[in-house]
Amino acid sequence: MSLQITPAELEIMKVLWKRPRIGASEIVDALDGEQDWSPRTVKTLLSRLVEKGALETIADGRRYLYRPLIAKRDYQKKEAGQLIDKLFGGRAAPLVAQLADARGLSTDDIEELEALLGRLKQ
Amino acid sequence: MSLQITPAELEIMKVLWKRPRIGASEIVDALDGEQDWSPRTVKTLLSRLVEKGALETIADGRRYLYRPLIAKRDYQKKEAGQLIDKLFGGRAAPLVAQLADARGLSTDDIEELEALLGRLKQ
DNA sequence: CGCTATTGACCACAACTGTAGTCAAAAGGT
DNA sequence: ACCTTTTGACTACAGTTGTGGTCAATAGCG
Repeated sequence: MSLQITPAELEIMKVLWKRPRIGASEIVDALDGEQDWSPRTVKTLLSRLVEKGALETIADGRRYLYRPLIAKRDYQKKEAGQLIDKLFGGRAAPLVAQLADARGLSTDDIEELEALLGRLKQ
Repeated sequence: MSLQITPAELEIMKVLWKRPRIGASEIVDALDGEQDWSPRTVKTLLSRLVEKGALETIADGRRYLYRPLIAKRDYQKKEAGQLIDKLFGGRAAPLVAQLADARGLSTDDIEELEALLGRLKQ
């Protein structure tokens, strides 16, 4: 199951990762200001995500609540892994180097990374 | 110019980043074993990349040589930046944490990253 | 010198994506 | 008990992507 989530669909997933078990209208509201989509569009994206197995529906009277079936963390991992495989020869270090170059790491970032590396080394 | 390069097109770009200024048949050869594409498919991808401004053609008798107009490094930067904006709230550290979790960083990776961080801290 | 193979130009076509419309059932207001 | 609104099901439709075919010019082989 490759479970391809498109960019538009991802916006829906992000809303549901923050607030699982909400209905379509709440999602439309949550996206207001973010995306300029008609409620129809949101509904289509929801249907496609259900079809793909990324969401499940929970009957709630005359409507559905939606709940993510894949965790944000897992999705992040998959995407990060795909990127380094695709473009960085499978190595993380060059990716970080590019990020540092592209947008600069803040002092906080650097400290956080050092702490992370310290933990990994033990 | 958003310059959207699709996954299939990226395979072509990767060949040309390694060996700029080669013709379509060399690209087909270079992809042999990697991708199972007919020469027609490769040609279509090349045309699309030229159309998109990612490659330029250099006349060479009855055929073209192709040369990248965007650098691998720039593309890597853009993709890495897009990923962290899209999924990691624009911060690099969480991405690295996910990578460490997803596939484990090798001792070499860790050392390389520490050296990198050391340089950034100067 | 004529034939086959290469090459670019153009075309095809289904699946996937973004974006949304129509329709009918149901649910709640008055 | 109606009318309006919400919601899900189904449909639409153009643009992109993956994959490759046709055709005509040309260029090297024999």
